[in-house]
Amino acid sequence: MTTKAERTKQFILETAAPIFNRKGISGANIDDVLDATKLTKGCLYGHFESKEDLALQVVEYMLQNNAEKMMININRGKTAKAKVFAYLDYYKDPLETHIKGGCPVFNMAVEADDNNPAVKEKVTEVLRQGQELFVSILNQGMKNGEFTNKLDAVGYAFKAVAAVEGAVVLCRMMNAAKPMHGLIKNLKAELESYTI
Amino acid sequence: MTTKAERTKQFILETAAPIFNRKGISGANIDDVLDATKLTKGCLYGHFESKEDLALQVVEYMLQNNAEKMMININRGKTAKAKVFAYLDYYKDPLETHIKGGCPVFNMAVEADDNNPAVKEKVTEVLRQGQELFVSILNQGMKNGEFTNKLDAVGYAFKAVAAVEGAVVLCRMMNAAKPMHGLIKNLKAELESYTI
DNA sequence: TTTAAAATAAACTTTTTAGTATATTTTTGT
DNA sequence: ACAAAAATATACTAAAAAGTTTATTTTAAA
Repeated sequence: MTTKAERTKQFILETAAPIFNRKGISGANIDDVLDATKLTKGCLYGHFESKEDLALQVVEYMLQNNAEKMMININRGKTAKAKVFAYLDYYKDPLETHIKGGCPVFNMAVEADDNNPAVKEKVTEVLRQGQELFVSILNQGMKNGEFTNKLDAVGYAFKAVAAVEGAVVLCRMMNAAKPMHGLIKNLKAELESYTI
Repeated sequence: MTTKAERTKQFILETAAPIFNRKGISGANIDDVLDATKLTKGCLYGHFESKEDLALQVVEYMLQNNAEKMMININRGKTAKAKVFAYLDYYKDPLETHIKGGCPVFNMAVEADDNNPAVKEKVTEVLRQGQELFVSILNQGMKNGEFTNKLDAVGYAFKAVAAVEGAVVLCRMMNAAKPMHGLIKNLKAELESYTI
């Protein structure tokens, strides 16, 4: 079983995640986290060395949490096409994201770039792996005859990720999910045009 | 002619822009701006009421500056297709953006969402106008016979903007411009498939 | 059930950053 | 050349946020 300390630390990470995701690392402050957790400074600093330490672990938590949820969705799909569709559908509700405040990968990417090398490294690695997975699914689909070999796996994967991530931000600005739904439909249709 | 005060204020805005674009509003601080401008506090606070005031005016400057440069590019295109291509080409160098630190519209969008209603409003308005312009160019192209009326103007415009903005962030994370070049080629090819 | 671990309470210090005040110097436009 | 405007220098105050300390209380695991 997990110890109390481990559970408390996890609770802090889960509670702090939406705060950091919304306000950003430099915008979030320790008192926000204390208010939200109803814990005391002594307790928090018993689990984390500093705000920087907390921030980095919150980022790690968010990225891992995001990847896990994504994987569960993707793995439900049996065909390559179903897996890609599941990836796209993961973004269908940009106003109510899994961790509140938009996509944590993207939010952290924007802030960490030029600013926070440690966080940037984590984000870059997640993006690299995501891209790799996406491409491998498409290649698998070509190998097993789902898609024609006219499909540019790398190009489609990059476009899909960029579009869907960009669309989260645009939709949140416009306070509307419909453009995202149209985009997902469009990306699905494009992939479908390569099915055999 | 402009007065010294006006020139100094403009100089502050121009110098502060990349600082705010890179570090974000909450990450940037007044001393960063003073260091970069080599001005004194007394001088800076003679031109701006507060950090908040400075931040908002920096945002306004960045958005306007961005829109102007974009318009110059677009207006060089004579046909609808050329205008759209010019829009896409504007993003061809994601590692060296017009204002250092990535696309200011997107950077500010990510930070302002959930955080800074005044900035969010400005960003939303810029995005709305940009989208509107893009759609009107495509519609014009359909009216004058450049594109077939199978083209979904709203859908294509949204996808192109989302993809290209998302790609700026992804490319900056990966420290590579090539994926963007592939994306632009792909989006151009898609539009081209609707030419008559 | 008791003892070690975890969390609290509350009052701190420290650091960072924003913002002010004012006398002095420099610059600019007329 | 000179008066007004702009900027400097310097030394502040204020506020916010990070981080520390320690005695006390609560809680959980052996």
